[in-house]
Amino acid sequence: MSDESATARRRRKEARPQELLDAALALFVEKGFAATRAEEVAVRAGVSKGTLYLYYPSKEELLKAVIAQHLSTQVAAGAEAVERFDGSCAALLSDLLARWWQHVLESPASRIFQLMITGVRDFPEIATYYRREVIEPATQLVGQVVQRGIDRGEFRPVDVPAAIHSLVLPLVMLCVHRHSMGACLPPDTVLDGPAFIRQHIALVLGGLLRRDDPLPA
Amino acid sequence: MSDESATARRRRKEARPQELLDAALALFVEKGFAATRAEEVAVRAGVSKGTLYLYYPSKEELLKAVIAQHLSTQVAAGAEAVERFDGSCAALLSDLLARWWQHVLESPASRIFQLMITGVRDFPEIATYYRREVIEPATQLVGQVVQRGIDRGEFRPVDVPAAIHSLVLPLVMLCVHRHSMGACLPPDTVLDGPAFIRQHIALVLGGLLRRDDPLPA
Amino acid sequence: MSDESATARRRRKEARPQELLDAALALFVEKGFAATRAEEVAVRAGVSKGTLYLYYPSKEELLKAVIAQHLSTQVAAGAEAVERFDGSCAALLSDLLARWWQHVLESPASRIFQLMITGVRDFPEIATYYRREVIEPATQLVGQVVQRGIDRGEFRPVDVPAAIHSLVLPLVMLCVHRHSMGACLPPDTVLDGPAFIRQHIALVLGGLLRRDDPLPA
Amino acid sequence: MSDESATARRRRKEARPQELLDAALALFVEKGFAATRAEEVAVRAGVSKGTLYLYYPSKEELLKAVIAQHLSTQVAAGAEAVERFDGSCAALLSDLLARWWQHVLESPASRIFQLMITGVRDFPEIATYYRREVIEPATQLVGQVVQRGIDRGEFRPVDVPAAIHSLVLPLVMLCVHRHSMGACLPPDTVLDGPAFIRQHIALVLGGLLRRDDPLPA
DNA sequence: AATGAATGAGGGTTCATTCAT
DNA sequence: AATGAATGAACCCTCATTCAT
Repeated sequence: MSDESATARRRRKEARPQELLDAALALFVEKGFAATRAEEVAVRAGVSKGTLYLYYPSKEELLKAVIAQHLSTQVAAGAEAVERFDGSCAALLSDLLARWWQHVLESPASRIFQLMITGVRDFPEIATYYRREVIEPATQLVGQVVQRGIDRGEFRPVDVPAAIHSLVLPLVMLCVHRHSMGACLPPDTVLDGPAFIRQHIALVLGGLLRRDDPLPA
Repeated sequence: MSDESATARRRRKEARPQELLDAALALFVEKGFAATRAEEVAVRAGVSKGTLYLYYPSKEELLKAVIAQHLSTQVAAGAEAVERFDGSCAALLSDLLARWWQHVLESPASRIFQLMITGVRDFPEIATYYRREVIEPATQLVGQVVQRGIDRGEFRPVDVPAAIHSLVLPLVMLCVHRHSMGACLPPDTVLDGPAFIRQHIALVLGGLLRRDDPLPA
Repeated sequence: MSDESATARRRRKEARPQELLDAALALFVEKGFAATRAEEVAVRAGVSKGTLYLYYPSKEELLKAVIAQHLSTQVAAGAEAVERFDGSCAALLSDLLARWWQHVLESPASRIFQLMITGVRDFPEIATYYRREVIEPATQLVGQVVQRGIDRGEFRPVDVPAAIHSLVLPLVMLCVHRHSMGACLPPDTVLDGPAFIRQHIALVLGGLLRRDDPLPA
Repeated sequence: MSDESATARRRRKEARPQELLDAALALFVEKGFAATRAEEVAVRAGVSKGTLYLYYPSKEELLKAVIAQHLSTQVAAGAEAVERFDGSCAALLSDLLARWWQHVLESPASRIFQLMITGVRDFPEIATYYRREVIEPATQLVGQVVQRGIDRGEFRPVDVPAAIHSLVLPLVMLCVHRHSMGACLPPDTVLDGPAFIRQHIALVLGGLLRRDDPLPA
């Protein structure tokens, strides 16, 4: 009996950090960082205010942990997809970006982007982390496909870094916009995410492909 | 003599709002809205805390005024340029976007974009204002040129709203990025603004133009 | 011409204090002392904030002046009435109190009582003034009539000061109540002033008169 | 041991609201509501500013709680006395009022009346509360005894509501006066409370009793 | 490990009063 | 005498963090 409760307790203890992160994510996403009070996070996680500080030394650290967790997981999947894919680079790029962003847009990660952008200035370590864990791998991934397309003669010999940004930034901005300005607009005026993603990719691919090649379906 | 003084005084009074806006802009740009104390703004403008409240009824209204001033002026110039221009739509679009964003990027307006996006959620009126005064006119302007290009057979019959976003969002994001993540990166790793602007426009124009037309210089 | 305007100006200057007192009275009556801003008084009097301070050195002094003016005038009339009257003491008392309080209740003086009671603690000089100018003369007047009634065998030999208070305090309280609690009640639940005054006087006179005398009409 | 401490702590927590109310009462009584700073109340209660706000959400709510506590308890006792009493209505009324007001006059409740009257305009909810919890029950109680006296032929058929006011308002006013004007007068000139209460009651009872009945002792 | 009562620094805002013009 | 722009002291309240239990 005391064994069982000791185990249960240990399990609970081990689960605590994750429960707190989940609570924090939910509240940060809903109300923003500044407007979320430390106690609210604790209550949502089913513990007391003091306990929160047992696991995270400050509200800032909590934000950093939330961001870290949610952005780290996003990149690996993409890398794998690139590995496996054997069609045209245009199709790969299209697939890669569409899948990824559709997913991000539907998940809390999209608000996390916005929180990042809202908050990094105050927490420069986050920027470093984010750069290393997210921006660089993702940039490299997309750059790799673009470069491969150029090498194969599929794409025109464009400036690769600029192409990456032209491809990716509107999608980032779509996320950010949705959670800042978009949150203040009547719902029907907000950009249709999936449609925009498709059209955007098509348009930029149009600029990327050699002029005499056909556009991919 | 008393006339002279009275005049000087009136001039001072008339200059106050602008002096306060300038001080606020500088501090908001430097430290962000939340981290800037009302009194700091006043001191920077060379007046006392009370005087600030003589001209702006709250810190929030001050932010709104800063935003209003810096964003409102940006749109008119563009409209005029479109009016005057008589070359190809591609050249017009290219010129329009390049000029505008190069200018924005060099001015505090770029940080203002970022403040907007950071802060609108807390001040929904700003969103309304911004939408009416900036987004809608600018969107319409770009849309008009894209549509004209399609009508003239210069551009492919793309989805106009999506094209607008593909053209503009990366430029918005460039601004935002520079003042959030970019502010935390070593200077040499930050995207070269003017170069990116040119390349981005070229790339998207490539997707916009009929495939059998030559790209503009 | 310059003569005329000099005269007009002097007239205006002489009228200023009264104009300011009137404005202050109106606002204090309407909003209370604390809630009335110095500038409001000035504006209502048609002058600037600075001018107010030219005539009264502080907001407190202004209140004192308002109270002084409005309470001083109330007593003289009563004294005269007592002088002239030649009927029964009961009739005199009844007439005196009814007339006076009906008048007070309809005038701003009733709110001034309430302001006094609300505010004296903060301005002890007012208490002294009020006591000397209002309470003592009025008390003496009523006491004189009661004593005369006792001397003439019209009233029972009651304790005079207590009788004075029993007669007068409910009427004071009526005023005070009307402007404190009464201001928060639905209008139809507020005590009917004139009726209460009559009934109250009748009731207390009933206690004052010798038991074998008839009540006055 | 830890049990003991926990208990002590809980006791302390449970005692806090009362300690704060006592501190607030003392200070409000001494300096008035507006002149008392929230922090002073906290310090007087031996806690920090923040702790005050842990128990009462605003200074205004604190005042309301003080008023509520001190006025609510006053009425029940009276009702009981009426229930038990079996002598004449005159004696009951006399006993009821004398006991009650003597008590009130000696307790902080008397200043609370004055605070009410000073402050209700700013806090209309207090008026509602006060009316429901104090005025109406007390009015009804006194009215009931007066009516019973009339029904039994002990009293003359007077207007009951007016009689209630004639009986009660001087006593209310006595309280109010003591803490406003009275606080500014030399102590020896202040009305002798208990004596006035007795004489006032005797006088008004004299007006209430049938003219051919003897006055109660 | 967990609690939750207590803390107190911090900042926005108001407004009576002053004083240069 | 009159103005009204400027001042700055005063005060309420919030909330991240601590620590005794």
